Amino acid sequence: MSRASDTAYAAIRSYLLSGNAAPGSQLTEDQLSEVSGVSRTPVREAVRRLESEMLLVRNESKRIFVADWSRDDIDEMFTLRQMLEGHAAQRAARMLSPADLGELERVNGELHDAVNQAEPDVVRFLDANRAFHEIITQAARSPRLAQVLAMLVEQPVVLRTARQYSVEDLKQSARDHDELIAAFKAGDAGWAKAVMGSHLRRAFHTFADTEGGA
Amino acid sequence: MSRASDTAYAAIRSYLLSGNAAPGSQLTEDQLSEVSGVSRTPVREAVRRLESEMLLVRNESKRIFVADWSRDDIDEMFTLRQMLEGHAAQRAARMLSPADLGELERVNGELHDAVNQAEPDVVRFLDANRAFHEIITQAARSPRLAQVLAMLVEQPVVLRTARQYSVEDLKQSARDHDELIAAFKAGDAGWAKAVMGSHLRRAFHTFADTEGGA
DNA sequence: GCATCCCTTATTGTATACAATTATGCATCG
DNA sequence: CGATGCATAATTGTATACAATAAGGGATGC
Repeated sequence: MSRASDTAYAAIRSYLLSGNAAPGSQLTEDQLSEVSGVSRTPVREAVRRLESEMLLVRNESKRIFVADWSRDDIDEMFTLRQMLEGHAAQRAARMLSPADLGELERVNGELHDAVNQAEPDVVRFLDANRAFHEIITQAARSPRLAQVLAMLVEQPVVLRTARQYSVEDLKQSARDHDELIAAFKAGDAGWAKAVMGSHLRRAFHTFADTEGGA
Repeated sequence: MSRASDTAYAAIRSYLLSGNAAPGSQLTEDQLSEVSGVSRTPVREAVRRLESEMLLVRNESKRIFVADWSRDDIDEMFTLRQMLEGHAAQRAARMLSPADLGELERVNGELHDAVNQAEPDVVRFLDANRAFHEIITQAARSPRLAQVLAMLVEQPVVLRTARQYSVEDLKQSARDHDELIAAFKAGDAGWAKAVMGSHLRRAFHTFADTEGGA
């Protein structure tokens, strides 16, 4: 993270995720250069990355704006994730190493701990959740799949989603992870894929239902 | 295409596709700057794009190399395309406008013309083929899906694949397109998805079988 | 002869100045 | 009063010089 373009990426990203950046509002390279403390050259690289992750968008004349995710956009994103992570889970079920499985169980322990508290620790839950999904993606040994998923699994939405979770939602999510591990242990690719599918689809509905009613 | 970074992208890309660039060989930003006739700044942007399309790769110390696609890489690519374009075809079957359908038939006419000649015109076939798939991708109205597919549908592989095609393979490909149009006219999403799936999977095997035996 | 260290060279990364493009506000004309 | 064109400002795009980092090669010691 020492390179300036990485610094810029991290700074801009966390600025976007902080919620202080109004969706649809314009940003300039100069502003972002100020915010991140590096010159425009690395900022431009960072912006390109964030564009490909769809946290930033450009208008017809190349000006930069904070992306505004509609409900349909989020639906679309979860649909693609369901398809691709379902595939990843399927492959992982066949290729998972014992070490991966151990790591998966460790991370899932973290996740359970975060949930089973008087006041659930959402940040810790999210960290463990991301790590869990990442292990599976990596275990699928498909570099292109991993790259594509990295683009889709962008956190502003995941974050918005998780904030809507009730304690019961969080617990159900943890149970899904338990079941995924069971499917992996059984080496049952179809099972793993199905669980991953319903896991992600439910996540979308949890979000959509709460968001709609709020 | 007037912007320098687009010029650089096109120039480098066509250089990579020309076959003069040995897979695994190193390239420097300076060289690419010479080749494309613009300064390193836009070249760097172009390189980033080509990296994300996996036509270029970097080693651990950020040096740039021509990507070397293994058989497994190509298998993986076609598998992902099958999944994603199958999904696109499914959606397109429900959302395709009459204008889209007309365009699809026009392009498919081109494709048939290219194939039904004494000596099939592979370049024209490829152009029509790309246009055909692109119409379907666009018709699915899923910007993220389109973006992801744009990354995967990279031509060096498609090119290598198409060169292996026998006349009969080309004709079968054209027949697949006919059947896709039929599925669209029937508004049958499942049919469209299935045809797209076998279409792409066969493309892989045509490639794999010939390549392996050559 | 071979390994190791250092100096040199090659290559990528960053900052900055300037060029090109696009937006904005104002004046003028109908 | 509204539209149109023009001058100006704001913003992105490009080139270039310099900085940082990594590779290569040769001398030196063993």
